[in-house]
Amino acid sequence: MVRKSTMRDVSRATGLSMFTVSRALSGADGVSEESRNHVLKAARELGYIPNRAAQELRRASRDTVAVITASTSNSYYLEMMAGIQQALRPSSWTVVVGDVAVDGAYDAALEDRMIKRLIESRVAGVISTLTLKPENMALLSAWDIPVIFVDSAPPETADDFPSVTTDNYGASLMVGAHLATHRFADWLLLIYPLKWSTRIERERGLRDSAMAHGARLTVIETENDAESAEATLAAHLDRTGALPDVLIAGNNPLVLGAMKLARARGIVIPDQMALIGYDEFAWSSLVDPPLTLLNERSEEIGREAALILGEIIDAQAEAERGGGSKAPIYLPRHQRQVAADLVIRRSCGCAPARPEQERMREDSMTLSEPPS
Amino acid sequence: MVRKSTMRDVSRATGLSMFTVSRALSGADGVSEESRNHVLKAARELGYIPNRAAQELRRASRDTVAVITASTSNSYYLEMMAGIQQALRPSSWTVVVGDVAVDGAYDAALEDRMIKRLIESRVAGVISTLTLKPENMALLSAWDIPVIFVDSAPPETADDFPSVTTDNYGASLMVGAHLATHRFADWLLLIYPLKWSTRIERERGLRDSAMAHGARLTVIETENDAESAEATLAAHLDRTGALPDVLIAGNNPLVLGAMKLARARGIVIPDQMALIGYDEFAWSSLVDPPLTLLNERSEEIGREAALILGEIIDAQAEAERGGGSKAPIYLPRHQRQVAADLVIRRSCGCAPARPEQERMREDSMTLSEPPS
DNA sequence: TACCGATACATAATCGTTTAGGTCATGCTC
DNA sequence: GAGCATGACCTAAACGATTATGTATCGGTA
Repeated sequence: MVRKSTMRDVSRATGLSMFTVSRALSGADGVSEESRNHVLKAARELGYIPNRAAQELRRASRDTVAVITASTSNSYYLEMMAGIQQALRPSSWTVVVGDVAVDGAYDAALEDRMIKRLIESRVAGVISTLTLKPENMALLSAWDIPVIFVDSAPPETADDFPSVTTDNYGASLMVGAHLATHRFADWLLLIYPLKWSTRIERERGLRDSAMAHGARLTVIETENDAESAEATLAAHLDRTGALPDVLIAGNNPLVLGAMKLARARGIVIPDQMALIGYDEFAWSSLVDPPLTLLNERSEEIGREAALILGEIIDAQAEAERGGGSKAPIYLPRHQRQVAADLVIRRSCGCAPARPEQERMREDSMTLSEPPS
Repeated sequence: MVRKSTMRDVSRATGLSMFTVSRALSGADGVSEESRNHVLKAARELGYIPNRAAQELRRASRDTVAVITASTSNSYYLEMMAGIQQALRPSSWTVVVGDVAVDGAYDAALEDRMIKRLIESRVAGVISTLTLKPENMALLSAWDIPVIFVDSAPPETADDFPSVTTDNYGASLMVGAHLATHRFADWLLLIYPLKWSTRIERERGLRDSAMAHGARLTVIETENDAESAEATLAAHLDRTGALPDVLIAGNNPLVLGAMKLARARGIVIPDQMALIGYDEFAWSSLVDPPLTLLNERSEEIGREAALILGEIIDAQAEAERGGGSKAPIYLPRHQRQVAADLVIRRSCGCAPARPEQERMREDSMTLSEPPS
């Protein structure tokens, strides 16, 4: 029969003090082997499970890190989480995920609530997939909670904050260079709002690239989900009455929206309009046509970010023990960029590169970024 | 300048007692309007944010529910989470997600750790997407934590526990009936391990259906991820040396594995082998060929489960206030089944049902389940 | 013998809230 | 003008762990 009990119950059952029970259970020394075994046995029999609230209250211990995101439907999110978990699992951190989107759309009020919520829990650190509002950054700083941005920029008011991002500018240059080989002259970029700050570099790279190759770039903005993307694109095409040579979709949900519209209107890709996207995902080689995409290495980004955050937290704890300031210390090496690959398939207009049978076995070739 | 402070700071700043501050902040009565405003103002200025650990310790308040899952890469998971969030958001619950898989594979030791972890946090309730081990069920019961299963069966030792599942048996009958219209004689079911208990009903329905329609059903088991599925299927095909008339893939990752293998081997779907899967997902109509799938209504399942759990927790709190037992009470109406739809596209061998242009606009037809 | 250090344990303060059980005016009733 | 309810507030005891500080015992040493 399993029961529930507190530490006091264990103390009473063994006739030992709370002090001894606590030390025995935590594995600290100052307890004889005999007492320890006695305590462990009693704890097991009584079904003792510590009360986390009490532990957290007493030690100022913070062993939870939070991930803030606004687009769980974007497939890169799952990979990134896998990377984070991987990096954090060995050191027994707990990871909580805070979604600041309502029905897929970012919600500012929800961001405020989430930040308060995380401070209430006194989390040890925050990994954010989007640029946070300055007032929320101020709050986190006031409570000495370190923050790292993944695939998003720190707000301008805090540009020394750590971050791990894809080299989005370089990635866009790669895209542009590839488009140039196809001699496309009319490029259309379908992109999400500035709230997701990767947009800036992605757009800039494409702009510079278009300029360099003498192409014309048009940019249209849409909300960050497939339905909006489809509608926005439809409206744009209706307005202009003509198809661009190539459509560049800013991320995974936007590619989905674009493909759906193409289907609905019978637009043949790549013959009538080429398509190229950001964010590799599981089904990308199986859709019709197979998609040419940038591969973002989300897992690596997540892992890197988690490791850096861990380092910052450790240094912070160290400094605090030494009686120093509690504020986290951010160093230049805490800002990293990860290169992306271009995975070339069919949607950009490239023909199968090899005989059918072989292409099928390994149907993507990667073009790694030139050293910068 | 934002600062941090405790309730005691607010108390001192206002000259009011902790009692009054607490009541003022929580909105309870027994505080004059004047004092309340005074407190609120001071709290804002001082940057007061409550300490959750202290709150949770003091009130035995439990306002967190946990979702246990082992396959976040399965797309139905995201939809289900959306449903859960939707149902829980209005009542300000906090949702935490516990993943008991390591690199995609279920891990029993991780389940044990996760349950302990949840009890440590004294969560108010658990929503589990997989059948839990009997000893963990016993633990949760000992601590009076209600559990509801979504798209998975309660363990046999606790078959009165609440659950919301797809009517998997009925769904499989629908699949079987459709296969019969194609006059397929040789069916191959590729399915995940029994740990995910939906397998039982899915397999049983298909077996009964094959029997009824005079078809031959072969079942092969694989680990629950795309890579394993591809390898297992490859090995099976090598062994038998022949293709079945139709391959039924037990869920989303398994369909992915099957599609990849077909591509690699140049197997043309549906001409050489038809394919049918469970779990609708965003890209299903855009892959080549568009996939015939069961649509599970994951969001509805998630929402239902969250609502039922909320009801059980409320009743529990009510009973406790009345001085009654703390054990949650499970009623027959807490067990529900949700019907699934069959979405017919091309992979089963069905031809486009309408002229090309129109098919594109709405390229799926649904076949709703017959009343049972 | 007197003293010391180590070991094993206990006592009690502490973390930051909530809340049961008071006190003390104030105003109303008869 | 005594009795009493009411509102606004306070004091202090929880909640369940961790840990600084204290104490008893014992073997060894000078």
